[in-house]
Amino acid sequence: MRPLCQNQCLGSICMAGKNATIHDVAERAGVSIGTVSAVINRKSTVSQHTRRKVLQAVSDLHYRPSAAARRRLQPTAEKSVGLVVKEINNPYFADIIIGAQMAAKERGYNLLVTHTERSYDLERELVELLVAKDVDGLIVNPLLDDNADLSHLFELKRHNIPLVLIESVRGLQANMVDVDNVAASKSAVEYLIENGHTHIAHFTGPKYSMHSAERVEGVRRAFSSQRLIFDEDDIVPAGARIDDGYTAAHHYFGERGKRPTAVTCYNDLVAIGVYRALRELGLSVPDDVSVVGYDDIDIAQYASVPLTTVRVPKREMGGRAAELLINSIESAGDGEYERVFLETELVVRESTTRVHQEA
Amino acid sequence: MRPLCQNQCLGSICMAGKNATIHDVAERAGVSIGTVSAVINRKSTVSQHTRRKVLQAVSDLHYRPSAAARRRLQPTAEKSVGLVVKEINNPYFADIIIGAQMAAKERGYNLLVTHTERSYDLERELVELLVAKDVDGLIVNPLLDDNADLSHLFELKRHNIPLVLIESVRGLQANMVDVDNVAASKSAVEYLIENGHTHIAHFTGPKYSMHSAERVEGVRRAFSSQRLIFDEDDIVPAGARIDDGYTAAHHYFGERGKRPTAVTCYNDLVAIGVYRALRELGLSVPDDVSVVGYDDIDIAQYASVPLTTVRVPKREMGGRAAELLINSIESAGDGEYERVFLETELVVRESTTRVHQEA
DNA sequence: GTGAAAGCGCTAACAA
DNA sequence: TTGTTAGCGCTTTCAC
Repeated sequence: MRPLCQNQCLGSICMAGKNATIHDVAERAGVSIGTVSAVINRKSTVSQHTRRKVLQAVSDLHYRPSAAARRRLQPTAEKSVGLVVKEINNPYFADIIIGAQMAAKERGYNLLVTHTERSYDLERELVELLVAKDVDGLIVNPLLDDNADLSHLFELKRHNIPLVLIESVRGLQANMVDVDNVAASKSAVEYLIENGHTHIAHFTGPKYSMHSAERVEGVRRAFSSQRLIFDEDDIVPAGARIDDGYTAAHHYFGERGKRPTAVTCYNDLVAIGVYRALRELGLSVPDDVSVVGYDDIDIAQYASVPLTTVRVPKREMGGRAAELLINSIESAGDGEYERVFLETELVVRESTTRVHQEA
Repeated sequence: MRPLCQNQCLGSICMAGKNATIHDVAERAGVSIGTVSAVINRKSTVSQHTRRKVLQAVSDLHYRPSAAARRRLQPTAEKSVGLVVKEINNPYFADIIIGAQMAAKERGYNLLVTHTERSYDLERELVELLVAKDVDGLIVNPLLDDNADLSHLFELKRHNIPLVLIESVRGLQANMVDVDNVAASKSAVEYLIENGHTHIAHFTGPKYSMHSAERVEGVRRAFSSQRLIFDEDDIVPAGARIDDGYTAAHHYFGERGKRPTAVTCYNDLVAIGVYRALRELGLSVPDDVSVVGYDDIDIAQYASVPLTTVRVPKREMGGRAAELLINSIESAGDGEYERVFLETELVVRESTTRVHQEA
């Protein structure tokens, strides 16, 4: 009772919404579906003549076997986990990806990576895509949005799909791996204060980043615990990328003429951008301005002035996230949620110095 | 004729190889599979009591609906393409990914990224994984290996899965997007020669990279066309990363005491590594040594000495690859293979200078 | 409200 | 060598 051809093909362009199925091919080739299947799977039981007819039909119809359907019977189904990060062009995430990949591989899983590029809708869409692709679990680095609809994340629970968060989300109970950003940021600033700095600016990250909010909070706490006054103007919106730091620093040091003795940055990329702006303004690091980064990405130690920064164990974060996830997958995750906080470390290089006494 | 429970569950740990199916849940809850399906899909036709029983069984059995099976009927199947790159922690690839992602998105497709991290086996495995995940097409940045078994790539043809290559592979006919590396590398060296340099070294990329081989070839041609002698010792094996450049340069300039007036590098990362080694050896860029990179990644212009480099249109490459692929998907790809070569440009910044006449 | 049954695209026996 | 058929795990009518 099947129509002759489900698709309406016009020349080489297939007009149909539906793709050709094995039935269509069988029909066009005038053979049974079993035979088509045999050809597709390179069984040696098919005659040259029949094979040729089938291949012709396959090609005419642009037939593609549905991977979903064929996989079912092969219990060899590869294990995989999905990873959703915010930015792909950031060495910080590259390391997280590598850490996750290695740990997953170790356990026999492969990693599928997607990036949301700051779009909240995309985050939702990609999570759904990964679920549709039947990954065994998900690691998500969520966008921060106070009005956010978290339903795509809650949906995972309903489907019993294990989830590990990198960076926390308000209002969602889940496994998580992160560092204590407030504490790390606070101690970086305290280090500067101990070295005589009293006027310190902080270049913040993107609005959508929980980490950025936490790091700002750390700066605030460092000041208040040292009883120093703190000017809101010295919280400077920058972003996550090199040129964000560059632009923000030019504006801050140039147009607004501010002259703190030290600057802490959302991340190392921003710090590198700040470097260039300072160089262009004739200010030297660290003699005129001390600069502190965050993350300790590879290039931090390769900068003209090796960068003092907060080292985040990026690979370990990715690795732990993958392990947590896979444990959760394999134990069918009825345990409590785990929240893992990894250690950071202030790596002092040459971009910071004790403040000159002349003040 | 089904056994009572396909799985043997012990406490909370599921010992079975097979996962629970909708049948298992139905059985445990004492209802039909239709009812279970209704609960999973939040139909409002189920009584509180039944729903509760089902949910309990779902939870007991750690049941997860198979996405593959459920997707079949929903023709809303999201469109997606897979991307396989060699290294994820390289800004070059980050830009390619972003370009591909944007172009794909534009056409209604999402991108699934994987990285092979220099492993040939992994490349094969990931291609197979992506096919199993039913992506509509694949963009692959292949590892170079002369003994390589390309069957995983040929397999794609048999399954009518469109493929676009970034970087060519010997012996494989397929769509491709690339730049002319030989020409670009040649003209970079020629630029140096025009500026009086006669002793030039080249720091090569990884062995698995076709691009690296092509760039070396470009250097050779520049020399021979200028009738300059060329010492094989000045082809220095480095790699693709910052520390590869650093290590190689230390070895070359330090231990072996070579002193060319200019260096061209496989990529910008290597160049940045070379910068640091030169700095540590007390050599200045460009006064003692001119340095040329390749790719023009973001940090190139942010380096202490802004880097002269060959600009590769990375985003455009990713974008064109995605477009080619999607055209091929939607036209069911019976056209000829397309090979697209994009333009490069030598961007002269401050890391190169005319050679001092003192020689 | 719930169950039975058909069908999705495919593979793997097993007949013919 | 080829065709037929019984599933795979799920959703969706359509009776009961």
